Amino acid sequence: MARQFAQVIVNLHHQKVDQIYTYRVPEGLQSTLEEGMMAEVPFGPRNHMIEGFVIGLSSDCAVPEEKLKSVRRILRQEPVFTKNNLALAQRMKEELGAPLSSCLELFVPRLLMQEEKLVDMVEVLPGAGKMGAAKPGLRQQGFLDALAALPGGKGKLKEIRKASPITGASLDSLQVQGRIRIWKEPEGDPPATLLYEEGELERPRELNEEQQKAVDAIAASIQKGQKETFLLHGVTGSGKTEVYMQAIDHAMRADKQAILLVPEISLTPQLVQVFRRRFGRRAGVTHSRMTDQERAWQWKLAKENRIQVMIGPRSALFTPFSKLGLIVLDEEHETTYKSEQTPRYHARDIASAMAEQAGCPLVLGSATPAVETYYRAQQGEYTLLQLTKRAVEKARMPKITTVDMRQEMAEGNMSIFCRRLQQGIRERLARGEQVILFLNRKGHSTFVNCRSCGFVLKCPRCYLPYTWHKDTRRLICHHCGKEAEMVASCPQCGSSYIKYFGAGTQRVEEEVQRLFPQARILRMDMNTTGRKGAYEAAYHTFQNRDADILVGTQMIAKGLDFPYVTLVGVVAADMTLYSSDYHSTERTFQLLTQVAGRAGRAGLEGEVLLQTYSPDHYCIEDVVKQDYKAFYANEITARKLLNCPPFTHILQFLLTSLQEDQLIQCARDFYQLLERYGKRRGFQLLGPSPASTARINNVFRWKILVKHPDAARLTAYGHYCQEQYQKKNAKIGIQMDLDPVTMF
DNA sequence: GGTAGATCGCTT
DNA sequence: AGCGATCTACCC
Repeated sequence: MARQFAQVIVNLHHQKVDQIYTYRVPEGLQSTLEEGMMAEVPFGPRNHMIEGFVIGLSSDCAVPEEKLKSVRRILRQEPVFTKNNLALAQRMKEELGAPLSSCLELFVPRLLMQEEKLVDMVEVLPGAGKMGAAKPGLRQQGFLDALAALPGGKGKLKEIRKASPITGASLDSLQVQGRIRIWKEPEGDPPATLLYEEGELERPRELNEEQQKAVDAIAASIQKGQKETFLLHGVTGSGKTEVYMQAIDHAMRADKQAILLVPEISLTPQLVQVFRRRFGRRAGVTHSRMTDQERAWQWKLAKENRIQVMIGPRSALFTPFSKLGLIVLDEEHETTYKSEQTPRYHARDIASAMAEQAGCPLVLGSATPAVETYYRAQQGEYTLLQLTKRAVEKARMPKITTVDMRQEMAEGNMSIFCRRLQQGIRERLARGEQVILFLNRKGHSTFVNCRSCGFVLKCPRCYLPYTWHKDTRRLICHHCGKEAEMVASCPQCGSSYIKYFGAGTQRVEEEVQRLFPQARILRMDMNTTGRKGAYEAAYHTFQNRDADILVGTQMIAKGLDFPYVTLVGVVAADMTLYSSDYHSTERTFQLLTQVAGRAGRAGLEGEVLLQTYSPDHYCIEDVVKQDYKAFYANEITARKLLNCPPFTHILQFLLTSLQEDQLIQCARDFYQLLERYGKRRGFQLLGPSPASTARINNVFRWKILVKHPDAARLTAYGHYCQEQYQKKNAKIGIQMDLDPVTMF
C-alpha cells in the first residue's frame, strides 16, 4: 500500500508550531522516505522551506486534502532517529513541557543540523535508466548517464553539475520521478584526531572482593537483558573506574555497547587515556572542545558499530547505539547532569528510560550520592553496591577538624582566619608543603547570622534562611517570598554582632598576603581564570610548586590532584549551608567531602580545617565523621519535614521582564491564575519572590514554585497555566523548570 | 518564528 | 476616508 502521507514535526523551536503537520509524499519519494528521516517541507503562507522530522508515514490523512502541501526532498541519506528515540522524545515533551522538535534534535549531531557545513550528494536510483530517454530531456539524460558512470552511481552534486549542467527545476523533476536521490552529508573523511595509534591494550586489573561482587552483579544483569538500576556507593579512591571498565568489558563480550557518562568537569585527559589503553579504538569520546565535525564522525562510527563504548558528558547519552548493554553515570550527584537549556532534562532520567527500552542495567556511581538516589536504593528500587575500602594502599583519609568561629571571636580574634589555621599555614610554609584555602561562595545570596552565637535568621514559614537585600535593606525569603525587617540585635543572644555573610576570594587573598608576606599566593576563581588557558596555567604553576598557597572557589574542589598539599582550610564552611535552596545542605556535604579529599593525596598526611559558626549542624558533623549514611539519615528527615524531593516534585517558573513594576504585577497575576486552576487539586504554591539574582543584564527576574508529588501532572498543569496566561499577556517571559538543580 | 488579515487610532 | 501601528490567528 502506498504511504502517500507524511506526519512531520517542523524544526522551529516554538510551542506555537509544536504539532504534527501532514504532507503529501511525491510518488518518486514514496519508496525512499522513511520514518526518522529529515525532510524539507514548505511552511507558512510564503512557503518557506524548512526542516522537518518525519515521525510517521500513512496511507490515509486526517486533514482536508486541499490544505496539503508536498514534501520537497529528503535531507539526509539515512534516518536520524529510531522509533525508540521518538517514544523517548515524546515522553520528554510531556514531562518537561518542551517542544517535540527540540527533544528530537538531541538525537542529531549539531553538524547534521547545519546546512552550510554539509555538502549535497546525489545518487542514481535503481530502475532509473530503464525508463528510456524519450520522456526526459537531453540534459537530464546526460546528467543521469554521468551519474551512472560514477562508482556506486553517486557523487557530489556540485561536481557532477559542473561536468553535466542541469537546471534546478530539472533536478527537482528527476527527484520527484524517483530517478535520483539528493541528500546532504558532512564533507571529507574522519578527522585524524579520531584515528589515533592503537598500541598494546592493557589487561584488566585485579579486583578486591567488593569490586568483584559489584562487577558480578552488573554482569549478571547484562546477561539477563533486563533493566536494573545499581547504585555503586564507593568512597573516593575505592576503584569505581575499574568496576566500570570491567562491567563495560562484559557488555562488549556479549556483543553489546555501553555509554559512560561523566560530569564535564572531571572529563580529564587521564580518564580518556585509561579507557583508550584498555579498549583501544572501540572507545569513543565526546567533550566540549571537540569540533562539530569530529562529533558527527563519532556519531557515524557509533551507528556503524565501529565504536562500542562512548564516554562523555550528558550529550553522550544520545549516541546512536543499536545494541545498548550498559549505561554508567559516574558522579551521579553532579548538577551538570541537568541541562540548563530546553529541554531541561536530567541525564539520570533519560538514562533510566533508555535502559528500560534497551533492557539493560544502569549503574549510578558516587561517593556522595544524591539524596533522591540513595532514597530509591533504600526503598529497594535500586540495588545498592558498596565499596568501603580504598583500592590504593598508601593513600589515607585526611584528618578533618572543625574550628568554632564564635569562640575565636569571643577570644578576641577578629581575623577571617582562626589561629589554628594561621599556625597550620606557617608550619606548611616552613616545611615547603602546600596549602589550599577554599571559599565556597556560590551565587550571591547572603544570609544573616550572629557572630556571637551563630544564630541564623530564618523564614518562620519555610524554615529556610532569609536573604539579605542590600538595596532595600530588607530580608526576603526566596522560597515563599515573605519579607521582614532587618534586626538590630540577635533574637537569641542579644548580641549586636549580627550581620550578613560575605567575604570574597580577593579579600581572603589580601588577608593571607598581609599575614604571610613571604608566601607565594595564587588565586583561582571565575575572575582570574576567565581567559582561555588561564586555568591550565594556574594549575601548572601550583603543580610545579611555584606557589605555596592556592586560594579558590568551587572550581578547585573537583578532581585536582596535588601531592604536596597537606593542609586544606575551608574559610567559611557555612557559606553554602544557609541559602534558601533546599539542596544547600546536600551540596555543602558533597562539596566539603570533595574538598577534604584534596589533602594528603600521596603518602603525606593530610589535614582539613573547617571554619564554621555551626559546628553542631549535622552536615558539618557528618563531614567530619566522613559518614555519608549518617548524613543521609539526617537529611531525609529534613526533606520529609519540608515536603521536598524525593517526597514531592518542584516546578519552578522563572519570570523575566525589562520593567520591574510590570514584572511584579504580572507575577502576582500569574500566581492568581495558578491558584485558580490548582489550589484545590493539591498543587502547593510558593511565591512569587525575587530570584536570587534578581537582575541580570537589566532583565528583572522573579520566580514562583509549585509542589506536587506527580511529576507528569505537575508539568501538564504548569504548561496549561502558562499557555492560558500567555494567551492574554505576552509581556513577560516565562520559563518552566521541573526539579531545578539550582533554585534561582 | 513569520505572515496576513483584522482592528485600532490618529490624520486630513 | 486614508494609512501606519498593533493585535490575533494560523501555519499541514
